[in-house]
Amino acid sequence: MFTVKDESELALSQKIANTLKEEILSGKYPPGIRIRQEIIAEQFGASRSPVREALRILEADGLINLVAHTGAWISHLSLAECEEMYQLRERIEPLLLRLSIPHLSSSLIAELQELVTQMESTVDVETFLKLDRQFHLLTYSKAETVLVGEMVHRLWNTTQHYRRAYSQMMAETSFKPAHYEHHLLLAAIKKGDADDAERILFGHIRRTRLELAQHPDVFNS
Amino acid sequence: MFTVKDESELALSQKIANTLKEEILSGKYPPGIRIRQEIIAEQFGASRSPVREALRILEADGLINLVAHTGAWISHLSLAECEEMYQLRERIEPLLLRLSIPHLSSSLIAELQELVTQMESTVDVETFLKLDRQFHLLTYSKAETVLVGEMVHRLWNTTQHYRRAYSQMMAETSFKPAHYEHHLLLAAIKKGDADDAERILFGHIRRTRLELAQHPDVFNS
DNA sequence: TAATCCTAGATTGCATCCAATCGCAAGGTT
DNA sequence: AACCTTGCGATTGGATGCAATCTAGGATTA
Repeated sequence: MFTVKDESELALSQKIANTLKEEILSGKYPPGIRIRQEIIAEQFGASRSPVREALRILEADGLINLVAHTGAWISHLSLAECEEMYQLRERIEPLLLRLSIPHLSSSLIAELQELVTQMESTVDVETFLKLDRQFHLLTYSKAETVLVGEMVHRLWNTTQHYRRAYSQMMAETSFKPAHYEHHLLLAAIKKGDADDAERILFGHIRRTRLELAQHPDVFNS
Repeated sequence: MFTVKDESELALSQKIANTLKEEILSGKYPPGIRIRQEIIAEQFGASRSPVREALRILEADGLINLVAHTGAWISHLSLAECEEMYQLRERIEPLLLRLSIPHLSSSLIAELQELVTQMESTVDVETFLKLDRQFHLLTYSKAETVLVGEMVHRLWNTTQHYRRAYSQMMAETSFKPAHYEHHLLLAAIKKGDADDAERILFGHIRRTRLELAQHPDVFNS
């Protein structure tokens, strides 16, 4: 998984979809905003045909909503939907981790250790977000799956905005619990203890869900 | 969930996608076969534009695979991929069931009872398949979710072919374990015992996965 | 004044045409 | 004989034009 074809040999619609995806995840297009086909086409110097297919792809990724004859909007989750996605993550990500753990090399584990250290030493929210994403997805990277991996990626994508809002909020208090859990997770991974790793990861995601549920104001913007 | 717009007001691409989906699930197009845009367009009396968008939708549903400049094929799963999907189902469907149980009315539970009875009294594989699908999806039907429900539907869709092959195979031996599990599941649902229902459902799906894994010949056609 | 209807502009959906790419078979080379 | 190359037919991808539909604003009426 995570293997991508050389960009140059991809269809234009796929390239547009990839670029748009990054832009959406980076926060360039905030949730709820409308997307017009012609404007996107103009930006890429293309016609609307590949843009329309790109929008279909993004819809499948859960990043936008399409309504016939009306348009496309950046998805925005309600608190209830966000909790739903976190509950999904609680169930699926431990499975993906279990499937990955047996194939993690010692050099990769060293990378994980490095990421944990870097996360503890940063105060910048964007940096933390990026490192956190790298850390978790790296723990999953050796799972020999297609579907589960894709599904987890999708879940991370669609909750990205809210993870950002949550992190900015928590930055004022503390990331300590997250750091502790990362240490525990890494220890379980080092031991190759999949059961323990599953439990810790479940708790990690669940804690985030419960904290997010206590700050519904994040979803009013 | 399960609410669909009036067909007549849907975009043509969506209508084509819906029809094709049913045809694929019914077995009209077997796994691995190729789909040519022009032929589909001809069948619907439309141009290739909406067909191409329909194919994107089906790809998102996991029913077909698209390769740039090459074509579209009906998805076919390897044994490993099928096991992966079943492992996903083991984790997700119990969650969906949990979210649905509190909202199940007594009349709906009576329907479930009726389906269990009908399943026991049929010997026809296609009928059993249909009833089994109805039964399980009905137990999920009151979950107030969007994403989890969609995901489960997708999993059922993509494994449909193999559930059929499995059922035809098992028909010669016995469906008894499945029937026992259905009874247990129904009892737990009647009691409103979500924990127990989750456990039984997990075991139900897991047993199927393990039995399927013992018949890899299903995947060589 | 507020609600409703209606028209104009904008935007999406679909059809058609042309270009790009792929697969396969025939021919040539080693 | 096996392998590589090349060219043609088939198929998909993209651009453009037009039709269908939606949204917004103003005029009309109760």
